[in-house]
Amino acid sequence: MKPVTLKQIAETLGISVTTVSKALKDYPDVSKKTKKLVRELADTLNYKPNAFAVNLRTSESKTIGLVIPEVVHHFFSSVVKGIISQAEKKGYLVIILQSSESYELEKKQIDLLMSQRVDGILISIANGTANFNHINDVIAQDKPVVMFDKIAKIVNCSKVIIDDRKAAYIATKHLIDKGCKKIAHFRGPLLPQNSIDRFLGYKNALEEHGLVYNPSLVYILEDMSFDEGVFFAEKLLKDHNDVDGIFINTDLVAIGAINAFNKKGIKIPEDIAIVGFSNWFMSSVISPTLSTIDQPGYNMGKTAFKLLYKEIKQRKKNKPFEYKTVELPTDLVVRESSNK
Amino acid sequence: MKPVTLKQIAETLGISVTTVSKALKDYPDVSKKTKKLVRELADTLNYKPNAFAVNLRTSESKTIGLVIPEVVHHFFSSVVKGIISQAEKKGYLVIILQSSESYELEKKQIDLLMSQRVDGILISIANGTANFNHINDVIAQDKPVVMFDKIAKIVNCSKVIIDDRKAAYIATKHLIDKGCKKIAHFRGPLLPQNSIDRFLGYKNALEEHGLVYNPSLVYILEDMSFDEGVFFAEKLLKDHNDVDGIFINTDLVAIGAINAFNKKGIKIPEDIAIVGFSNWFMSSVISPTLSTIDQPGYNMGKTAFKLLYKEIKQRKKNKPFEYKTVELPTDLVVRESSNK
DNA sequence: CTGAAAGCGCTTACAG
DNA sequence: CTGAAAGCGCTTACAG
Repeated sequence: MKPVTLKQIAETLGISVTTVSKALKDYPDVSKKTKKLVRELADTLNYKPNAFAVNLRTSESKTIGLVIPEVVHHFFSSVVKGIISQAEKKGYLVIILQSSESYELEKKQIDLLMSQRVDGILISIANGTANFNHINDVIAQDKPVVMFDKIAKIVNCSKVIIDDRKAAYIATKHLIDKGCKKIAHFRGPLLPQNSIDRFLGYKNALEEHGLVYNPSLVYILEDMSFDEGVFFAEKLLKDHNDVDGIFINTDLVAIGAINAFNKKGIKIPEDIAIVGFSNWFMSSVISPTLSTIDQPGYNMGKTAFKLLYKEIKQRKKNKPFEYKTVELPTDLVVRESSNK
Repeated sequence: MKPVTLKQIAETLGISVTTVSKALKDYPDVSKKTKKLVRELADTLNYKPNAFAVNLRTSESKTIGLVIPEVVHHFFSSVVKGIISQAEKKGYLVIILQSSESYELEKKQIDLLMSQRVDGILISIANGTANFNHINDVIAQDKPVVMFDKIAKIVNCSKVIIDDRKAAYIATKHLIDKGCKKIAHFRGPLLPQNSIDRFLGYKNALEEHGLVYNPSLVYILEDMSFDEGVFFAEKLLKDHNDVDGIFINTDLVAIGAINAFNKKGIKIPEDIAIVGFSNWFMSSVISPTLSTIDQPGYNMGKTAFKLLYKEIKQRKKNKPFEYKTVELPTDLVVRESSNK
């Protein structure tokens, strides 16, 4: 059963394809009578325009691409939800690709999206990405790009971010306010901007509150997993058994650390207070519950799509367009792990 | 900067579009010399075929649609990951849409995908879906459909499932083996096949092991959330304070119940033993850790895509095709919540 | 080995 | 108010 075409409708009604097309698109220069006839027949035949032909004519696919480091991830899945809910409202579909934190894969995914001629790309960059030519190439081809969360300052495009440095500062200051004197930090890899910024916020908070910044208290993690949390928590106990607080880059790692401490009989928050980052759902149900920085994933997804949509529209009309960087607010959520 | 076309390459080299097209596709009837010239120029110009034109000619989009009830969900995001990893290998892109457990939305999403002319659809149906015309319509248009996890037995297409009934039976029998005498069940809504099957497995296990099946011990949940877990755990305590085991349809709900019991000072597993379903990551890190049925999300996604891919290929070649139902194995994972 | 031509199904500037 | 025609960028059957 082949799909119905404009031609078939035109032949059935004995009118031209042009008129059928115009009638369905409600052009003002088609008589009401003709419009009615065309629409009724289109309805009964369940006519759906052939997207391929429409795309080819209009050079628009009404599809956007999304590249994220990891799909099975509370924060990113919240972002995905925000994006697709907003995209649907505007009639856009979303193709999702995963970079697995690899630069090579990220490059490949973007290539795939460009070949598919998506109308724009949303991206949160991989930890492994240090070179941004692949993204600049997309921008150079006048294809709208919006970066979110894991961005590159050096790339010239719209962005949606949080103030990682400030949020990390607040998290660390909270530990200081609770009386912690020797605070460690589990940070992310060296490249990503947000792990740099969170580290700087931590360092600043220490220095501004009379605590010594001690590099040996900063642990650099690779894949930000639960297992790494366990591993570095145990290592920290060996290295510095007098630490009384930790600010951890990501909730999942913090949850690993909590597990390790629970097993070793370390009391949280009495012996060691902990603050995580991101506010994964899990953090509110583990024991003890984890204090953390709430990061608005859903809202970030919505905002990123809106920026992209605006750019697509403006460019289509050849109107002037300015890149914007939207900063979303974060919140310190105090729970048991730091509430002493 | 407009993308390069075959025509431009042809004009630059002073040959025909036909030959350029054939050269790039490695047709045997083009001379090696011409092929080399064409390829080199295509490379330097970074030629990418216009997907819209290719789609229109070949009636293929190399894109598939995926409809799931919920994106922010450990099980479904694992499935998504399995699907996109497999799809990428075969050169397919995946458009993801969320039904939010609503029949109306699910219908709309499928419509969107059909309008976009995807090459096939993967779907896990919404709790609210009782009528399957929207899916049968897709199948009637010769568009491949594969259902996974939340399937409809009545729909004639390929499926990827687990044996929910057997898994639930094993979970319940495990509680019986541990000495539980009065076992409650938190089940899902009435429509979905898997909540029916899990209930039947529970009931069977009781009956085959000399325990009385008591309908008042079965609670019907709506949205399978953490909050519902809390609510029904508290209700259960009021209704039946002598219950000593619960088999719960989904881990997230079980985690809510554990939280409620922890707060009330009920000891798990001593007072009440609990087994969940799905093996969310969270279940291994809460306290007590949750016994559960491991449900292979990633593998389910991979398998579903493979079935879809095969069907797409076979149909394209007009070769005979048979619907298959693949059943994936599950595992009982015993943890603290039932280990007495 | 090469190329002219038709056609996929639309949209839209233009003529009447 | 209606329609003939061009064209989006490919692919492929066919002719030479």
